[in-house]
Amino acid sequence: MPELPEVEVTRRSFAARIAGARVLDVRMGKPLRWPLGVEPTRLVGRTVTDVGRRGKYLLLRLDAGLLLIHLGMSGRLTFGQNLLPPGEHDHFEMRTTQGVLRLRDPRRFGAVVWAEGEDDGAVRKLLGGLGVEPLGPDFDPEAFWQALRHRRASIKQVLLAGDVVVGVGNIYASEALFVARIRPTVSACRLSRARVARLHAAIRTVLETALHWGGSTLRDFASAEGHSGYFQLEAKVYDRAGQPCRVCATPIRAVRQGQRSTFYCPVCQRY
DNA sequence: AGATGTCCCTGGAAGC
DNA sequence: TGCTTCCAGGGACATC
Repeated sequence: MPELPEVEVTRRSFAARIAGARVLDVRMGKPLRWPLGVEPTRLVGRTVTDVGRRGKYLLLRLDAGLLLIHLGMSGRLTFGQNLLPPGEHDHFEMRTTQGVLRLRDPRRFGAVVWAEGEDDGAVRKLLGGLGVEPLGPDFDPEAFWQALRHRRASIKQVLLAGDVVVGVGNIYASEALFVARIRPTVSACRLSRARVARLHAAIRTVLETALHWGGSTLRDFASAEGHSGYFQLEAKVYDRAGQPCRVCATPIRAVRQGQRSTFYCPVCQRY
C-alpha cells in the first residue's frame, strides 16, 4: 500500500475526524518494527490535536507529545466507530472518544513510536535525515540538480534513498524515470540541468496523479485491470517485464538495483 | 560522506 | 497435492 500518495490519502481520511479526540485506551499486539517507547497507559487522557505527515511518516500530534506512525510495506490504518474485534494482524489500537484508530500490518515492517516533542531523539533519528517534500515549495529543479550533482550512485537508488527527496518508492521511481525518459541506472551526477528539470516535473506529475486518484497504487490498479475507468493510472513500466512499451512497443526490461526491481524501456529511456 | 549489503516479518505465487 | 523457493510497494543499520 504505502508510498507517499497512499500515506497522504490515509492522513486525509481521518485527520479531521480524530482532531479533538481524547484517548481512552491503547492496545498493542505483536511487536512492530520498534517498541512504542512509552507505557501505553501514559497516553490515556491525552487529546489528539492534528495529524501531519513527513515523507511516509504520519505524525499524530497530541496535546503533549506525538506518535510517529509508519505503514512499512503492508500497513493499513483505519479510524472508525464500529470496527470488528481486533484480528491477528492488528498490532496497534487506540480507542478514543471519537473512534478507534487501528493499524493492521501483517508483515510488521511498520511502526508506532512515541516522541515527547518535535525535537525528541526519536523524531531527530527518524525524520532528521529526510529530503524535501516532493509536492512542497522546497522541491525546485535547481536545488534538485544541486543535490544530485555530487551523487555517484544510480539515479533510481538516490531517489529511493529518500535523503534528497522523500516519498518516491520503488514503483513511482520507475514510473517517474520513464516519464522523464531517463535510464534508471545512470549515475545521478551525470544528469544535465535540463534532464533533472524533466525528472522534477515527472515526480510531481506521477505523485499528484496518484494522489488525485485516491492514492491507490499502480500495482493495485494493475491487478484490478478491466474493472474500472482508472486505467490511466496503469503502470507504464512497473512489473511489466517483457511486455511492450506503451510508447514504442519495445519489450520492457527488468533489472535489480540494490535488491529492488527496476523496470524501464531501453529505447525511450536514455543515459 | 556516500555507497552497498543485510535484515526485520508474513503471505502469496511460482516452481518442482 | 504438497513442499520449497522466491518475491513483495521500506528503511535503519553496519560496514567498507
